[in-house]
Amino acid sequence: MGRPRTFDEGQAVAAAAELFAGRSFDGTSVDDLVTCTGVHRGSLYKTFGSKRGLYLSALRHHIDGDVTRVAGEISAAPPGQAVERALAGGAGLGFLLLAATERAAADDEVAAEVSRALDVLDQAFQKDEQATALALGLLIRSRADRPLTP
Amino acid sequence: MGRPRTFDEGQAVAAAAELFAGRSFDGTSVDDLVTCTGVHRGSLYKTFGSKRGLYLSALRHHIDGDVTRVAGEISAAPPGQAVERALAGGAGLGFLLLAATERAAADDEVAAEVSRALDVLDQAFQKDEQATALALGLLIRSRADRPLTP
DNA sequence: CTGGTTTAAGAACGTTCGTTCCTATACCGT
DNA sequence: ACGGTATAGGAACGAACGTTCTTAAACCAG
Repeated sequence: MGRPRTFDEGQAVAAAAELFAGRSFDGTSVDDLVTCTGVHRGSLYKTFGSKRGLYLSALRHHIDGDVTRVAGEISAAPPGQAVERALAGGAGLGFLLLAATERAAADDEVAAEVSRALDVLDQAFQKDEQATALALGLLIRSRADRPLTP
Repeated sequence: MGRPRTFDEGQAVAAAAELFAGRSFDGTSVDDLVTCTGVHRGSLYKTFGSKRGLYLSALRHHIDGDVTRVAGEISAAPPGQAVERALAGGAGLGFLLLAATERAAADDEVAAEVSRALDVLDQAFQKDEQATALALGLLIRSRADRPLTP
């Protein structure tokens, strides 16, 4: 059935998600993605169709993985400490943050995924949507290198 | 004294800030900036040095204008309603949000300005840094078209 | 009016972008 | 062993990018 792949699609998507967590969509080039995933350009386009296709795959992977995992930690936290738990694991939520602030407005499909991710977090916070917002805001602060002074 | 300018530098900076509030740095082209500011390419480079120079000028303008204004509204709000006030005027804080999430990590000077803006907001919230975080988080939600369901 | 200086206007620069194409290679079922 | 098929490996594409250069125009001081 043809020459076998030398890359794992899941690993490639995960590597792309890691890259997209640190830079904007337009700030991340296909060359960057080729280098960090190790997937050849042709194979990348064959598999994901476009840079945007890979971005969407990576975002979905991020939500189904990192975001869902953090949501689990939040749900398991004793009441009143959920936000702290979110922050502790929240270092892995950078991609969602970037997708929400930078890409959602320009891409409806991204906006839909962001909305889904926020649903997941809201559920974990028992529908306390302010808690989700607070967690995201604190995440921004930590990213901007201005963490809380406790 | 040479040929007179046909553009107002302050107006150009404000127009650039409006553009940068909606798209990432790399997602905003110099052509876009030339079109929206009405300033010729050559004059733009003569005045601001580079695209990044204009970005920094616009960010400082945003902080000294919009962010400071919102901070004033927060300070003037009755206790307990400060966050609501921040949200009401917060529609104009998109540039700060984008700078913090998308650009600060890649540009130290941007990070310094973001830090300054957070200081301004923290002061307005009487050093309640969680309130600043909550306001930013709620702003993300409203941007992602998922405002609170009150 | 003239010379000097600054901007307007736009062409042009080399580079990088996202994407496509071509060919060699490695596996499959028969 | 062989034909079919899917990938690896790069070269190549036109378009767009940020930036610079050149020339014409508009002002001021003398």
